[in-house]
Amino acid sequence: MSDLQRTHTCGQLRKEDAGSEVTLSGWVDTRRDHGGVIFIDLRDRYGKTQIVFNPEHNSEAHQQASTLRSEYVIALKGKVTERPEDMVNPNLDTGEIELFVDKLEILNTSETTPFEITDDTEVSTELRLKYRYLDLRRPVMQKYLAFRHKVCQVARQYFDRNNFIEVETPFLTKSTPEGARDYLVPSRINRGQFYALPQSPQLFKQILMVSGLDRYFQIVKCFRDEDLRAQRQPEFTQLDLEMSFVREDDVINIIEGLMVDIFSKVLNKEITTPFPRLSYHDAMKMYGCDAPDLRFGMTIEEITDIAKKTDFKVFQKVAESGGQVRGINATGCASLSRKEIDELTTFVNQFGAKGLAWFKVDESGLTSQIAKFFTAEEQSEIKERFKAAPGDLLLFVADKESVVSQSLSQLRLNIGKRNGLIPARPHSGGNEKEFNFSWIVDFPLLEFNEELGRYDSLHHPFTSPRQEDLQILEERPLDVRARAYDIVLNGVELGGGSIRIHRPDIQKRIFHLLNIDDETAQKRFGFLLEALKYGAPPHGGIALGLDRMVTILLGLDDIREVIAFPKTQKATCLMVDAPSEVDENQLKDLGISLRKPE
RNA sequence: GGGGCCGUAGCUCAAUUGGUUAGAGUACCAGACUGUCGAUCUGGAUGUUGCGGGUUCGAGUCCCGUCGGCCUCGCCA
Repeated sequence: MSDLQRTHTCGQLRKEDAGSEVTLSGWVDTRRDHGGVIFIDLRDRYGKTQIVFNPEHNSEAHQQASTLRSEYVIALKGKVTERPEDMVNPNLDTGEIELFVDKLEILNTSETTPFEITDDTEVSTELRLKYRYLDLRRPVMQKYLAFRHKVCQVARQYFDRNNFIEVETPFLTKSTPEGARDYLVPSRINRGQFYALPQSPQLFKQILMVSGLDRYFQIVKCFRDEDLRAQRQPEFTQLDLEMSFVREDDVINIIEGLMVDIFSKVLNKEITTPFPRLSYHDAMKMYGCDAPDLRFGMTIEEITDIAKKTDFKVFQKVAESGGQVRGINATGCASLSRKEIDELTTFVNQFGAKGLAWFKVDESGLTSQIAKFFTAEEQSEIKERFKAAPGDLLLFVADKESVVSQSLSQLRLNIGKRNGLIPARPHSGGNEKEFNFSWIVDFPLLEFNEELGRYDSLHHPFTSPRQEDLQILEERPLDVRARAYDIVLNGVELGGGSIRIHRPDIQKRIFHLLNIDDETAQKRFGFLLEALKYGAPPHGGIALGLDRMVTILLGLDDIREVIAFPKTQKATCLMVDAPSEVDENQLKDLGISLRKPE
């Protein structure tokens, strides 16, 4: 190890330290060689300090300094000196001082890095992930990781204050084929058998309630073997909790309190509670999705009734065959060109919409290629319904409900961005961040899976139906409401939870509805059904996507920015090159032989 | 599994309808320079145009395949 042991960090020294002898260590950030005097910005996690090598101060150090290059790791001892007033750098916390070097030690050299270690360079994701250790050297990345750490610390303290106990649950556990695809781990000791990595600790936390833990939380990795998105990684972190003897409001209150705490302690911001609540039904009706962005209006309106009366065949046919016609008012968008509207049409095509009908609103009424199919009354009825004013553009999708909802929900966001209704990201020069929380409640318990011709849980099979809906469980299952709730932030589902079923008879009825027979239920969830027999308390909980939450709080849009070592879209790690092939011997131990792809 | 965008110097990108020796900025290297902080000035080096095949007199450019990255639909109880 070096003779020089640091006494301060690179973000620490101030005017008051002038005159003292200090030792600093860190990376060479930039080098400015004036021949006579050489300046180095020395960087570590805490900041940067300007280092001065002046031949008149110490010629030996100055000579050594000419060999320094970017990312060399050095230690140096010297004298803190106050900078003359006109040489202060206001962009640096340490900008009022600089360090005149007496002794320099090069702890390590560095090859030229594949990209520059600065906050503002644009480098491909591929390179950043391959050289993640260099990427993480960028101050902004360290800021993100520290921010995430702080969120976790605040959460831990909050839960501790509120009597929650952090309990670790197993990673090597049991496959549950419902839901997402499992990551499987072969067992060597039990040949031919597999563990699964948990998609969430759902059943364990319920079991902990049966155990009487009363309040559990965990910040825990979960694994889902599904295709990736900017908002979705195969391994991600949940802030998971479960509580006994609670109703919906108790869980909601705990989470609102947590959010208040995080905002005040991490962002130094006040937020007001309670968060508004919106029923699933209303969310779908007004926004076309169950995680609406409530930072702006532009709600969806339905005109199926008008559509039925018109001479416009497309509308008519859809309206009469059980579909619906709904639309949004893209306020002020009448100026969009034909080409731009065509682009919007292509945009909704990807959600299954066959087309996009539109009207431009002007002083005289509605104009478009299809306006002639609508009588004056129908036109004014439509105008009325959308409170349309001259300059507006009305956009319609006619199809089955799911297609209409999804298309319009996405179209609404698209127009919202176009019209500047969604605030710009702060790092892209935007202004104050806006955070809009809401709860979506009154979810249906089940949905009908057309593909498989059966009912699926909307949430998961352990969600409790409402007590008063139990009597119609078998007769009108789609009308049964769940005791579930989702928390939404700026149009992103942050998390969801529910009051669980705590009685084995009801749990069995749900399994039956889901077409899971006794034998299968026993095989997969027998331990839960068994546990529920022994005095399981009423309980409920929630899980929040930590990666998503941190991403949004930082005003970013890619969760990879807040994950130290994320995967690519093909679920690989470019840095360690995982997944990879394994030795034949390892497979032999596991009793596995690979089937060659055809 | 489907659709789309992309791959050119270490990095970020350019290169007319297919046309001669593939350029710029930056980084890098060398020299100059005692107050810079995106240092400056002068000079220099840098390419299997992801890979394989095809079309063509001629391919960075067109076609097929393949690998990789990104976005997206499906999927994600």
